Amino acid sequence: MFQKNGHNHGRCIISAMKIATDLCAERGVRLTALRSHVLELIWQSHQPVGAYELLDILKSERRNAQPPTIYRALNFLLNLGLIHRIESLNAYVGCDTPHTNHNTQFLICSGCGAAAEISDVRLDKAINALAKDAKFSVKHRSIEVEGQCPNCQVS
Amino acid sequence: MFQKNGHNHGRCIISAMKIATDLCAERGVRLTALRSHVLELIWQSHQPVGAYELLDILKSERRNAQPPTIYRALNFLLNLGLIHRIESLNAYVGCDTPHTNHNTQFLICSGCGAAAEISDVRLDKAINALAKDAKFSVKHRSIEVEGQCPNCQVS
DNA sequence: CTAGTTACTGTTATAATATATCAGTAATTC
DNA sequence: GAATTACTGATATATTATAACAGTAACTAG
Repeated sequence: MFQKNGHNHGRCIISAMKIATDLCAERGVRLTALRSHVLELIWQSHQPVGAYELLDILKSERRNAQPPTIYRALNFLLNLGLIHRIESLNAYVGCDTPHTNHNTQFLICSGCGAAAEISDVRLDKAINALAKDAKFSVKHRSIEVEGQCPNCQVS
Repeated sequence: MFQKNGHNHGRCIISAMKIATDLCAERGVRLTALRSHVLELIWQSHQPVGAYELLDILKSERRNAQPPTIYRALNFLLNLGLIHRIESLNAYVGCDTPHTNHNTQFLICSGCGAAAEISDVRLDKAINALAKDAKFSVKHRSIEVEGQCPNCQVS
């Protein structure tokens, strides 16, 4: 769901980082300084952010950062489910429920750019039903809905 | 829905081109030789095809074709709904129902690469419902489901 | 603890997708 | 037939992503 305009975003970041640390410990994989840093950068907002945008910020601290630097970190985080890729934007956004096996959907606001991750069971069931009708075996879903979030709607 | 393996694809092409001609006439826009040609190329199969792949084919006939050549034609066709863009593939596929105001979904086979356009009302309703819950006003949907089509499933 | 191995990062180059801009040509309109 | 609008040509460049190889850090077995 979309965050309220003045929400305490610091908490979102702290929580996300703790979830990531725990998940990596649990899985026995290394959340290196670089990966951790990239994840923090992604979590600076609820707006999906592009790889090169991240790279530019990263460069101000690691001036030798190159595209592979960022893409490796992104792929690591994607594989763990700590971030999602928004296909229609070529951008990346944090996920605060990486542990749950989520068939999620995104509502993307064209006003403020924020993306809300939804996990709607009705929708998921509808997809399963239509796939069954088509005798199609589902592997991956990319459900992205663009429009205006409550904060950005002019009434 | 997915086409059967040995279907008469010539008919798909002829039908699509007629639909396009009619639609352009109705809208008073010009289906120029270039645009018509690009549409035909897209309709050579039910597999979404990339812009540069189209460009390469186009070049064998118009050797001065450049990226803008193909992107202009694609944008024209997209605006009319004669083709769709598959975001998760950066590729384009023909639409045989451009006149209907369609909130469609795509089933994309990772085996053969074919994309089936579905217009499932349950799914559409589910999206409307979840958007309403989130007080989100929907403008555009991108629903892309990847998996195996009936023809490609190993049983 | 140290040699061997695996995982991670640095670095350079390049691939793949898409758009901006200005000039010229064809079609439509008045 | 002149003016306007729409379309195409042509060059340049922006944006997103990956390949490949070298070097370094971390882990693992003995």
